[in-house]
Amino acid sequence: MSRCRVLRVADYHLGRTLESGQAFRWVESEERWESVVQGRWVRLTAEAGGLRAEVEAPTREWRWLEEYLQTDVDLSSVLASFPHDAHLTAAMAACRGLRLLRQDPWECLASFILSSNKQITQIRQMIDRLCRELGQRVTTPASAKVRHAFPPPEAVAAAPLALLAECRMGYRGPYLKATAAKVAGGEINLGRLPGMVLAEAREQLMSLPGVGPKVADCVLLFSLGHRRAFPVDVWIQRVLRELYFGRRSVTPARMRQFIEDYFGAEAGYAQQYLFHYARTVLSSSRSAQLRDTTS
DNA sequence: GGCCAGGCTATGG
DNA sequence: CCATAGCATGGC
Repeated sequence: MSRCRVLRVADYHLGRTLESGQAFRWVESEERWESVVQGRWVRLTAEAGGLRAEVEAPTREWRWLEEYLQTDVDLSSVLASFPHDAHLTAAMAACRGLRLLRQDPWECLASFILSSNKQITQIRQMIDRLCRELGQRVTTPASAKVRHAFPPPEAVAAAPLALLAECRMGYRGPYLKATAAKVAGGEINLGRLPGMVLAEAREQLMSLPGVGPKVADCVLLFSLGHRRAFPVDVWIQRVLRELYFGRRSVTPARMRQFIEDYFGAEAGYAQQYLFHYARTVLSSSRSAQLRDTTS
């Protein structure tokens, strides 16, 4: 039993991974990252040869955290599977150490229902309020901030809509509550989706209120192990149109076809690299250009 | 103050 | 199939 463990892994960038818009509850302070995983408070620090993990309740088992962080994924072979083009090469250089997590499916589903048409900072706020209102408090070190677990579907399904509105969810509140009721009532079993073919799992998710193609793909990729899932949001549309379609307008069907044909078995990873690349390198160089041409 | 955000649903071509 | 309005909220 121990409160601390070093997870051996190479090429793991905590900041890029935990703040890349796939998970929303990590808080950084002085290069240390804190969150709640599987109902347990966790703190992570980068260390030579791996990641140092601290928990508050002593544990003998660390598989849950290795699974969440995907420390046994060989990143170099993932990147080697990408198609060889200049854009992905640049994205790989800019995103070194960026990983995909494997999150809890319900938390991931609920989080991305809330994500629609919202900035990442606002998504974090909604989720934080939801957890404070409905999640169980978890034990933390005396020095750490108070933290709550992500509330289970039963708790969200039972919550009054007014309470969800107080979490500033807007029109997403009713979607979240209705989906929570379906999950809690067993109308959909998230645990069965990893074993299904991608198209079928996607279809099942899209039967839920507030879940369209983008949200479904995020859940498939970030929590259900479907590594060919490729979430297409406004950033990805922008970057694909710029880099692969010569800035011409593209219909959704054509873009979807290109994605399926081009990116290969680790398409989801390629998507995350392009997403992060678009939001950091490309958007900053674009605004620099704008400043140059307008001054 | 206006534009836009890791979109979805409903409706009309 | 495609395009678009409407949605609730607030960061920038």
